Amino acid sequence: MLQVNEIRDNFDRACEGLKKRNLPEPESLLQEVLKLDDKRKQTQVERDGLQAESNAMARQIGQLMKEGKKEEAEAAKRQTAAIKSKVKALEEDYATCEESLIRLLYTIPNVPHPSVPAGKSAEDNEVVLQKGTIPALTGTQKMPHWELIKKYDIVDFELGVKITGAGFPVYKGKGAKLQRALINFFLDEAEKAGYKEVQPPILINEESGYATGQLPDKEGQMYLAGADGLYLIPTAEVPITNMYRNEVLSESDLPKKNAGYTPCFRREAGNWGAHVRGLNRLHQFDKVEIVQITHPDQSYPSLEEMSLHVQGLLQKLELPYRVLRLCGGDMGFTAALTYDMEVFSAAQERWLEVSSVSNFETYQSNRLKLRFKNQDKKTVLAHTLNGSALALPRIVAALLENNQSDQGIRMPQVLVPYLGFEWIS
RNA sequence: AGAGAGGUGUCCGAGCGGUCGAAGGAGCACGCCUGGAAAGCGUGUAUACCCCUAAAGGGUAUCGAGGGUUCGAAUCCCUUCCUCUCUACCA
Repeated sequence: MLQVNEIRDNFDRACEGLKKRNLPEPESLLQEVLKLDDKRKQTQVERDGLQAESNAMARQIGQLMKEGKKEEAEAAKRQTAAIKSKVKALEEDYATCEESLIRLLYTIPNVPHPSVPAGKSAEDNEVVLQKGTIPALTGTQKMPHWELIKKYDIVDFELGVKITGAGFPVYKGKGAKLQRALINFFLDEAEKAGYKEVQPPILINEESGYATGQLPDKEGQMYLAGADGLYLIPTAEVPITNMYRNEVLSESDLPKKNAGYTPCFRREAGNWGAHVRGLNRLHQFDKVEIVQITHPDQSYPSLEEMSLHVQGLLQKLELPYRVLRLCGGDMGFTAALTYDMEVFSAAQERWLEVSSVSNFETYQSNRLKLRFKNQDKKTVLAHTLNGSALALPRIVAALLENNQSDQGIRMPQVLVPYLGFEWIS
C-alpha cells in the first residue's frame, strides 16, 4: 500500500510512475486519495476535540462525586448525552473515511522505479542480458520434457490426477531424487550467500495475505482451507516476509536475509492452455525463496545482489538464461522493479520464467508495519525484496530437454554429489 | 478436544470502576560521585494519528484483539486469539 504522505510530497513523480502501468488517470485517483485523507484528518480534529470535552466532563463528574455534590453531578450527567451522541457519530464518520481510504489505496499498485520501461505486455519487457549456449537438438533427441518424463518414468501426471487432480504430478525414482537434489543445492547456495534458512508454515491467515499484498487482489489464486479460514501459500514470500510483520528492527539488524524451501500452491484459475503442458504450469510446485529486509538506501544494491545470486545458480546448472527488466504493464501489483530470469527450454524452443526478483520498497512494509529505528532514533519503514532461487518445475523441464541424448539425460556436475548419479537413462 | 489459570510498558510485576500512560523493581541513557570501575545519588526512559509549530506546547487513542455497559473501564459483561497446568488424543 502506498504511503499517503509520499503521494502528497511526490505527487508528480507518483503520477508519472503509475502512467507506466497504464493506469488511465492516476492524477484524479491520487487526488481522491489526498481528498479522503484530508477529510479523515478534519474528522479526526473534530472528533478528538469533542472527545476531549467529554473526557473533561467525566473528570468533573468524578470530582463532584468525590466532594459529595450529588445533585450537581447528576445534573452534569444529563448534559453529557448530547455530546456523547455527537462523538459517536464522528467516530463512525472517521471509521468510514479511514476504511474508504484504505480500500482505495488497496486498488493502487506500487509506483514503478524510474528505470522501469513503459509498456503494455510481456513483449515490452527489456532484455538486460543473455548468457549460456543454447543446445542444438535434432531429430529423436529433441523430445519435449512431457515425453521425456514418460520415457524415463520420472514424473507421473496421471497418478497425480487420480490422487488429487490435474497439475499435481507425482515425482518418481530419479525424478523425485532430482527434486530433492535441487532443493538442497538451492538451500546450500543460499546459505553460502548469507541467507538464514527457515521453514515457515505453508498455511497462512488472512492478515498475512493482506500484509504482503496477495489479498485482496489475488484472492482467487489461492487455495482456501475454508473450515479454518486459512490459505495455502502461493509462495514462501508470504510466510517469510510476514515473520517481520509489526516489528521494529534496529538499523544494525539490517539487512535481514532469509531463505526457505516450501511447496507452493496456485489455483491458476482460467490460466490453462496448450502452452502450459507438462511442468510448465502446476497447481503445486516446489520453490526456494530468498527474502531480504533492507535499509531503504540499500534495497537497490540488494536487488542486484539477488539477481546475481540467481544468475549464479543458473550458470552452475549450465542452463542458458536471460534476464528481463519487466515493463510497467507486466510487473506485479506490489513491485517497484522486477527482474525475471528465464531459461531456454531447447525442445519447446521457449524461454521459461524460473525466477522473479523484486524490490517492493515500502509497499509491503507499509501494510506489514515493518519498520526499523534509524540512527536518529526515528522509526521508518524498511524495504522488502524477494526472489525465487529457484522454482523447480521449469528448471527440471529445461534440464531434461537441454541435456537429452541417445545415452539418456546428463545431469549438471554440481548436482551429481546431491543426486548420486549422473545420468537419467 | 475437555477442565482450570492467565495475557499490563524493554523485562519482572502491582493495580480489579474515577485524578492510571499506568505504583514498585530491573534494565537502558545521561549527569554527579571516583585515579578508574562498582556501589550510591539524581534525571530521563512507549507507540500511532492529529492540532499548533521556529521551538515549546497540546489533543485523541492504545494495559492480547474486537465489541458492549457506564458521565467515566487496565479494572465489569460478551466475542475472539494466544500462553500455561491437568486430562484425553496423536506424527
